[in-house]
Amino acid sequence: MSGLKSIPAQRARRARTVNAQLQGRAGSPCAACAVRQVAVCSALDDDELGDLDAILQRRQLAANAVLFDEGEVATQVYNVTDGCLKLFKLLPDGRKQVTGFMFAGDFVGLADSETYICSAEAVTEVALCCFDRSKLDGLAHKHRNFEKRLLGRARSELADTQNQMLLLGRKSAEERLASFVLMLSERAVPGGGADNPVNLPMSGKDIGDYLGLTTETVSRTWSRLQTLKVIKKDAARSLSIVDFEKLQNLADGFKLI
Amino acid sequence: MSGLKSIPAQRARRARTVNAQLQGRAGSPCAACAVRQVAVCSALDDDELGDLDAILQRRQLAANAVLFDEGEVATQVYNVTDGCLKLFKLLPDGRKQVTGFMFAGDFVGLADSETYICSAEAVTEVALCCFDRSKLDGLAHKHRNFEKRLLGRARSELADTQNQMLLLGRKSAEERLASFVLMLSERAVPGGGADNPVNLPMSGKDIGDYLGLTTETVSRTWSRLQTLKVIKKDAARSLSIVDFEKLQNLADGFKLI
DNA sequence: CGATACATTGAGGTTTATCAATTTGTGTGG
DNA sequence: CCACACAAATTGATAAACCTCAATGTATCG
Repeated sequence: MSGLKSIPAQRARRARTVNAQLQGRAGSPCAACAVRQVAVCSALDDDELGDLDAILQRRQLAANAVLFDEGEVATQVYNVTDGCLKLFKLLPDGRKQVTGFMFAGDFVGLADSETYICSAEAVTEVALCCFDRSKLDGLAHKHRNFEKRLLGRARSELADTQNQMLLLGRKSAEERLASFVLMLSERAVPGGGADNPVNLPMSGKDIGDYLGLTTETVSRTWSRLQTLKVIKKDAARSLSIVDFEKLQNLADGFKLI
Repeated sequence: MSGLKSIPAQRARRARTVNAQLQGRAGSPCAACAVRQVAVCSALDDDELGDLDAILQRRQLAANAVLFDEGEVATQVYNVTDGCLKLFKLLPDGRKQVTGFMFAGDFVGLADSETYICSAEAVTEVALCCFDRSKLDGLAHKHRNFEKRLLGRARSELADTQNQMLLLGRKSAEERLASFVLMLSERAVPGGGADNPVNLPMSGKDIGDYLGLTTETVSRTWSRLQTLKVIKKDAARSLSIVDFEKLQNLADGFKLI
C-alpha cells in the first residue's frame, strides 16, 4: 500500500534515507549510502570507498531547483542518491523535450563533454553527490572497475535512449503512456520502491514533454487507459496497474484483443 | 562537384579506399586504414596496431545485407571502414525506427550487452572490421587509451541520441529534414566527403524511418524546402544546400523570416 | 527495352495540437 | 483546521499536421 501513503509520509522517508547516508558505519559514509549497491560506487570495495568520499560533496536541491543549464561549462558530475531529476533540451520558442528522468542511483553528466548538452532541474526534493570532473577522472584512473562501470552505465543509457527513439518516432499516445508506466514501475524496484502502485513524481506537463505529447493528450490518454481497465489513477501522483498483460501488450505495440 | 558524380564513380572510390586499407605500409594493415585517425583505433600507437590487427577480421557486405538482428547474441562488435549501415528497431506490426546511420569510422555494438538491442543492415556496400567481443575486451584491458576512447564514443553517441529525441518529440517535418541534411553534411567531413553537395546514400523510406515520418511526408517536405530555396535536389541521391543560414535556422527551430 | 522498385503528387481521413472553460488539487495564512 | 488563491488536471470544440490510400511519374537493373 506504499503507493497510497500521504505526501508528508514520503517526505519523512526521504529524510530518513538522507540521514542514514550521512551517519555512516564502516569508516566511510558512502558505505552506508542507500544507493551503494546500485550506483557506480558499487565498482569500489568497502575499503576503497574512502577515496570516493574524499572527493565528493553532498548537496540537497528543493523541488524545481535548477542544477545546471544546457551550454554551461560542465565542471561537475552528479550521482542522484534520492528524489527525481529531469534532464531536458529546449527549442528557442519554448518547446521542451525531457530526455530523461533520473532517480536514486543514476549518474548525471555522462553524455557531457566540455559543456552540458542538456539542462537539469529537480522534479522532487533531490539529494546528490557532486564530483569535480577532474577529481573523478583521477579516481577512475586509479580504480579501473570504476571506469568499466561508467562505460557500462553509458551502454545501458544508450539502450534506453534507443527505446525512447522508437517510442517518440513510432508509437501512439496510448502506447507511449503504457511504455512510460512500465518503465517507472521497473525502475522503482532497484531503488527499493514498490512496482505496483506506481509513484509518479513528475507533473503531467513533464510527462508530456518526455513523451512528445501535450498535457491535454496525456490527460485524455490516462482517461482512455482507465476506461480500458488497464490502469487506475488512485491519487494525484499514484497509479495502479490493473491489467499488467494488457499494459505490456500496449507498450510493445501489439493490438489489444 | 563530387556530389554530382555518377554511381559507378562512387563505387570506384569505395573500391580504392578498401584497397588502400588492405595493402598496408607500416607493418600492420591498420596503419594504412582510411579511418585510422577517426576511428577508435586512433587510441593506439602505430606500433600497438599489430595487436588490433591480430584480432580483427575484415568483411564486406552487399547493399541491403543483414549484419545482425535485434535479440541475437552479440558475439562481435564492428568498426565501419567504408559505406553506410543503418541500425533500427521494429514493432510487431512492422513499424520501424532507424536509430542511427553508421559511416566510415563509426563503431557498432557499443550499446549492446549480451544481445544486440537493435538490428543492423547495410544501406550501401559496406566494409567492416569485425572483433570478437572477448578479444576486444582483452585489448581494451591492455591498452587503456582504447577503453577511454570507447567511453568517449559512447558519450558522443549519447549526445547525438538526445538531439534525436528533441527532433522526434518536438520538431516539425520541415525542421526534421533540415536537421537531417545538416547532420549528413557535418558527418561527411571527417570521413573525407564533401559537405556541400550532400550525399544521401539511403532511401526516402529509410530517411522517414529515421525521422519518424512516412516516405510521402519526406518527399513533400523535400519539395517544400526546394520551393523555399533552402536546398536543391541535384540527382537521386545528392542534394545541394542553397541557403545554409535558412537551413540552420530551420533545423534549430527558429521561424524563417 | 521492359520490369520493378522508388519517388512524387493528390484526395481524404486520423491523430494529436490548440484554444478555452471548468474542475480538482495544493499550499498558505487566518 | 478551514477558507482562499493559485496552479494543475480534465474535458470539450475546433484546427492543423501528418498519415493512408491511390495514381502517376521516374529511376534502375537485368
